[in-house]
Amino acid sequence: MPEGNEIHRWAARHTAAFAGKKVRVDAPTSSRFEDADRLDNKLLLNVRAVGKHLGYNFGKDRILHVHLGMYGDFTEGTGELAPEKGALRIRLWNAAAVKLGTQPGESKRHAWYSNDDGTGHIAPEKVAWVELRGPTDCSIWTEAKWATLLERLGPDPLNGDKPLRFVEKITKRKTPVGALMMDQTVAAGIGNIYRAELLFRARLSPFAAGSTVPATTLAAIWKDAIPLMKAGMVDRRIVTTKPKDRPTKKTGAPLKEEAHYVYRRHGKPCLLCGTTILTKIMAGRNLFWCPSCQAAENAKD
DNA sequence: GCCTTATGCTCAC
DNA sequence: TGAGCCTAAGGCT
Repeated sequence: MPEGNEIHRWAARHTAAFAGKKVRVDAPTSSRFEDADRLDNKLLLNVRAVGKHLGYNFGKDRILHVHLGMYGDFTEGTGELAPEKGALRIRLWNAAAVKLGTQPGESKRHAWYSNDDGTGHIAPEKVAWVELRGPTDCSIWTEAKWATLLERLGPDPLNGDKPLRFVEKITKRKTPVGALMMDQTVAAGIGNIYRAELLFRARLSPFAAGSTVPATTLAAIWKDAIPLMKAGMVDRRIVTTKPKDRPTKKTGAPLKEEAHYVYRRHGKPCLLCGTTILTKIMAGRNLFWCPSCQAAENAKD
């Protein structure tokens, strides 16, 4: 269940593991991915990421497009290939690093990040195989189709894009800013956690019409998003609270219950003012906000 | 075990 | 606006 931070993280790891190498690709015949043969044993040139989309570039107008959707995820490992356990699993592996025909390896989901101390972490260049399950899309795209995607998506904080288009797209609309933040044509890669947390950190009401939000506030949100999302790439964990705002004042990796200001904290007191955090569906997803810190009147013209 | 929920998105109405 | 996609985890009983 990824936002842009995880997608870019996978792109970086899979680049380190597979780019410039001959990659084996397979998928069960029962899966929806029929084209594994077109990529199997081909040289992977590079891996792209934009917003929540991944593109594995095999050259010759063959880009394996992966979108994880709500449920998709990767498992990764070293050495022996994990056994297939379901119909929809698609596997990529380094032709040179993985020996087949040995005892099946054990697929330990997320073994490399199971503890905050990094126990079990696999250095990206040591990854020999990845297994993909449950993606919304896994299909071979042409460069033209990828270009269409880039045209549609808004700027991506993790791709060095400037905030100008983000600011313009929001200030032109009367739609609540909390809904616009989820729109991938406004900003690519921001999802439900970052929406809630970025708005809180800016003390901005999610209900403020886009046109009423000062450009300086939006530019500040963009500037805030970049390091926050980069941090989420490192440890695959979204942390948005500042140590001084945590009840324990703990620095470094925070407790689970003090990693966010508002996301999934409805019914609990605001970490800053004690007001009860509220929730409501906006843009089809559960929005969380502090009605006091993010009062509508905070949004100035 | 069962039920709910989830960092996403598309399509039909 | 709601259903559907599809998978796993967590909180219950």
